[in-house]
Amino acid sequence: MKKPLSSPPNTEVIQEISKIFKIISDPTRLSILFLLQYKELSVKNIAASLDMEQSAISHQLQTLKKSRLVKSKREGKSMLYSLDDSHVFSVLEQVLNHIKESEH
Amino acid sequence: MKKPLSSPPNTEVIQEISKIFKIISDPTRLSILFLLQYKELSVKNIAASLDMEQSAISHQLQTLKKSRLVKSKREGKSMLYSLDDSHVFSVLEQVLNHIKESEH
DNA sequence: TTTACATATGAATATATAATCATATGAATG
DNA sequence: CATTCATATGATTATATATTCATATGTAAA
Repeated sequence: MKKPLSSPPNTEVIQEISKIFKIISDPTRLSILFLLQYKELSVKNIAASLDMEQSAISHQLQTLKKSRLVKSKREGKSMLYSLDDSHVFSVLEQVLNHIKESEH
Repeated sequence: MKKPLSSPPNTEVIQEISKIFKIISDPTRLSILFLLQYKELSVKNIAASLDMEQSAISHQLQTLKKSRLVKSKREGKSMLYSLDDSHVFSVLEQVLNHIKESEH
């Protein structure tokens, strides 16, 4: 048994939570986050891994960057992206467990 | 230190996770879930609490029901909705902690 | 300093979906 | 059984956003 959350969040908190979920509710962004779990990768590398266009990946990386979920550093001609917020993965773990538990 | 997830999820799992996040990334749906955390409520009651139209709430409740996040039972003229999946709240807790931790 | 390579970005397009409106369905009550 | 109350639902509208296209920016190498 889990104890319930202390009190219903107000509108602003609801909006914040919504934003976080919205960011990681897109399959492309979610895939990028999983790819970056172990090592930093270039835009080209990510695009190749997901079999998507460079531009699409770059756009999504900007979205993730704005949300502080990834960070980037230049290496020669490439930009290397890496996770900026590993805590997000504890959330993802919860959801994975949730999926497992619902497979009965 | 958390140990990483065992392996990158495949496309189908990514899609599943995305769907879950998408469901709870809408402010209205999220608010409904929080409202239902302690007690079951009628559609009218929820609509009044959120100051929204009955129809909008009803539509969102159907979405939540499809996703097995809420269940309903009839009581007279009313329909009482309640949480069907309390496990989702462990995910929400994680996100709340996440927000708290990022307020430094 | 051209040229090639890697990435970023603005505009346009396509698609998804939240809310609204009008109305249907269903239950209780006179 | 007509009326009222509560909810559901299909269609429409409005809006958000993911992707694509064309092109700009930035870096290294010939």
